Amino acid sequence: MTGDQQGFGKGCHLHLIDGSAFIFRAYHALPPLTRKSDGLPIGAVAGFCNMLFRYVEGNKGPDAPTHVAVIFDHSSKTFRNEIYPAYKANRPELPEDLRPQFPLTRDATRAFNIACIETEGYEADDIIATLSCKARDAGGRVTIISSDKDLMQLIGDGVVMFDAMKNKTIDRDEVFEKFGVAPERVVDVQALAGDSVDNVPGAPGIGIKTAALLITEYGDLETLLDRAGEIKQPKRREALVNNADLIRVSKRLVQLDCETPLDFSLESLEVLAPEPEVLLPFLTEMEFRTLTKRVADSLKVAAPVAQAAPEAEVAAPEVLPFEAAGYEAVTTAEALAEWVARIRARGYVAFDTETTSLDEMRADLVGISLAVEAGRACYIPIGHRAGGGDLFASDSLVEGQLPLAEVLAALKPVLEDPSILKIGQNMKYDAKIMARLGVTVAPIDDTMLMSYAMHGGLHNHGMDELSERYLNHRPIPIKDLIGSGKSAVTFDRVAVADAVKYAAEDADVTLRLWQLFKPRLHRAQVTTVYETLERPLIPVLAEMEMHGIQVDRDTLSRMSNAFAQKMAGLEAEIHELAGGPFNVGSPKQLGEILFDRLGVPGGVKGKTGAYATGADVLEDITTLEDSQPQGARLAARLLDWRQLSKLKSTYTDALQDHINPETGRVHTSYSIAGANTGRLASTDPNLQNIPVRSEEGRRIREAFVAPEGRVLVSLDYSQIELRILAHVAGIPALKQAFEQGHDIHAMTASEMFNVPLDQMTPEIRRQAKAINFGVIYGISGFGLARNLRIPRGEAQGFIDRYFERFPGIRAYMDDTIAFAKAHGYVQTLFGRKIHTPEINAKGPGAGFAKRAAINAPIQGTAADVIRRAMIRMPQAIAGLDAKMLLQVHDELLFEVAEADAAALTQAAKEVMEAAAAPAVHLSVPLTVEAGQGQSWSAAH
DNA sequence: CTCGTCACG
DNA sequence: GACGTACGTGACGAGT
Repeated sequence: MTGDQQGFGKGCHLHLIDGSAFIFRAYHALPPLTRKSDGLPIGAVAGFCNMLFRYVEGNKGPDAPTHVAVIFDHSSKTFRNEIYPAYKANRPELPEDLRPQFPLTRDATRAFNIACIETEGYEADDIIATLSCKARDAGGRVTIISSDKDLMQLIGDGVVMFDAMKNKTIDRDEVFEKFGVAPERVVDVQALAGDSVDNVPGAPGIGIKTAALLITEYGDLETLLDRAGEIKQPKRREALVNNADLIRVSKRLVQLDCETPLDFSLESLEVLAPEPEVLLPFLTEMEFRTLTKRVADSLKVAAPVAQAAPEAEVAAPEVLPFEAAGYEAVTTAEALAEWVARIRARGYVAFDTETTSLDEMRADLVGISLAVEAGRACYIPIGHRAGGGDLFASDSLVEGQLPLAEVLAALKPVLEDPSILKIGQNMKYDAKIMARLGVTVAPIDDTMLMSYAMHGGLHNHGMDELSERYLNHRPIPIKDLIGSGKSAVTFDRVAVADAVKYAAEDADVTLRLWQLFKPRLHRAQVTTVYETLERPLIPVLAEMEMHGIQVDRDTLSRMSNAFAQKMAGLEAEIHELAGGPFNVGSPKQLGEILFDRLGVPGGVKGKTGAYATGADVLEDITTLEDSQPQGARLAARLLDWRQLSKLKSTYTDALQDHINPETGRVHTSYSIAGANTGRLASTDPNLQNIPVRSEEGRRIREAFVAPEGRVLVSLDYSQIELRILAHVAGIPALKQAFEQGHDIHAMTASEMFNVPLDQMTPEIRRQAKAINFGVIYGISGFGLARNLRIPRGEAQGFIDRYFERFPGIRAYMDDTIAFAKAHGYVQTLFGRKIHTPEINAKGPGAGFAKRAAINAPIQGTAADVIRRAMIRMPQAIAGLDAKMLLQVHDELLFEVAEADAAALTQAAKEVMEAAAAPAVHLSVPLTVEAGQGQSWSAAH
């Protein structure tokens, strides 16, 4: 549109891309990829190229830019360091695998035929500022592609920002929302508020909110500083009066330079189409196969043939397209025999089942899909039934399917053959389905768990997500076949032709993921984790889940009725107190009644505009007996009602529905790859959160029972996370206390408060206990204060004293955060990696990430320990009439014949206490406490 | 389908 | 008195 235009001027639209932001985002969004041929770190370059390509593709419309440039930081030393040496001084070191990628991102930019700009001694932000001023003055429009708040000062007439991550334009309104002032005054606010990330000092105690207030009141920074003496609040006044010079320096630090020298003209930034003969060779050299192909498609030229990679087989899945033509239905004995032969010849097979339910204990097999090479897969329909719900929908099987017995007879030898590897995505599911048909699937690999071992913390590990991420392919959604919500049908009602496309594709995707992941496991150094902590858990958990636990329906039912009665009474009382009926279960209605109608003070509205009415809020209200007797009583009744409501709806009612009609027992399902830290998660139902803390709730455990002649045995690790903390942080006093079997919380209290153990009070011990737990969670003064309901300053004092007394804890925390910042992950003692992609983010996200990073190695190591115990357990108790039923993070629950109870307790205890060895030698002992009884309540 | 709430370690 | 804050989960009912 500007081909006939000579200079840069009216009608032109300049895009300025913040290159560094692209690089860092790319680096943290992707796993640490390396170039296959020589191991060169390439992840950031790959992400950068993908982003540039997406940018180019996305900017072809009517509002396309006429000019564009990517701007980079040249070096970390700039004129700002002369003004203030500490500027950006506390920036963490660059990850070592990132720096060598910087020159490649410049090459990539040029390869896309986009101007690539950097200037010695200036930050990218200054060049962006200079260019955008020039372009605007010339009458053009400017879009800055970045979300960096430091650039927001440039926004104004003709200049906007665009946050490519959120796909959102940032204009004056957004700036006002963020800084409370117009873009012209942003530097004034930043100068006052400072910036801890860039080490801009600002005025102590003044944040953005206060700064915006002051600037709005006084007009601008200079006026404010001149008249600072008039400020009423003494702290603010002093902060400004005493730091005027520092604030002026801060302003020079945040003020972008619009006069950086440029050795090129705006015209030279004209948008040019990428030249295939430049771009494609670059991408090929980087060995970005998928991107090369996509770019070639977009440029409508043939993709260059990649250099023969040493691992040609691994390269295959990324190149082959997904096509239904490669998928077939197997409906004859001959075809099935052929597939069996193919599997035997290959030595491995991707395997997937289709069933009528997500609940493996109720699901019926509908079909099986297999794949032995990328792009070629089959589906064996077995249990498809006629009709989609019409009047004549019969239960009769669709014609032309092989009988189940025949399919099993042909496949069982393969599925059980120790020389043939069976590959699945979430194999526990398929293994359970097959186990119920008498087939033990082994040996196995599981792509979900491979991904979990490599990418834990980066993303989830469901097949659709993995396929999109790593194969650039979006599989057919199951919704397309069975619908969703109320109108959903079961898979057996899906037409065979449709099922073939869907199911064969799943096996195909699984196989390709495996081909991709298998060699990467090793490079990511998580093979041991996968092979010792993930994969062997599959049969162990499958066994536990299938066995289930006996739950007494009558007990639950009686409790439900009792709860219902009590709730009805409370409800009447609550309505009386409220002055009318309302939905007691609605936090919204409750908040309005408490704070608006009854006038209880202190109502706080959350971001959705509703009052917070959580238990802590209601508890505070119950103490207002003098000023708000009605509100206090209402809050007290409500707390009681809520407790009963929770117990009834989530436990006594819902658990009854989970009793399997065939087995009469409750079968949970554990997700191995659900929790980031390595913990298991229990679903449908969740048996890891059965009440125990309150007396009323604990009675629910009376319904979990052992059958006649058997007992439940519960074994739980004592203080396992604190012991691990004592080990990893190397705290002699804690270790000694554990070795001598002392009360760890009392010991901590004694050390901290200088109280002899024999004079310990429960209150002091309680505080020390809260601090001990706080440390594991990445303690903060605020959090501890809220937990203990003490003033913040006091809580901070506790923490300071704790760190003073146990300096190793501080060091552990600092080291862990530094490690996470440098590597993007933290590790358990057993080598499990937990990625922390947010750790280098700005804003409040970083705080979360830091605390999670501190907690993850501790919680994760404990999770690894009990996993190891569980994996060894079947062997250890093989001779006993005993079954492991449940895991609750630090507890294992067994059902055992009365005669074997003592032997089981001893054997299982030994396994648990020795579970860390030999891989890790803990410098603290692990101890296990045991209990037994007819019910879980009695065993605990 | 998201939010607030609350059950567990 | 910058922000918002203990870590990790799953299930429920209400309200959009």
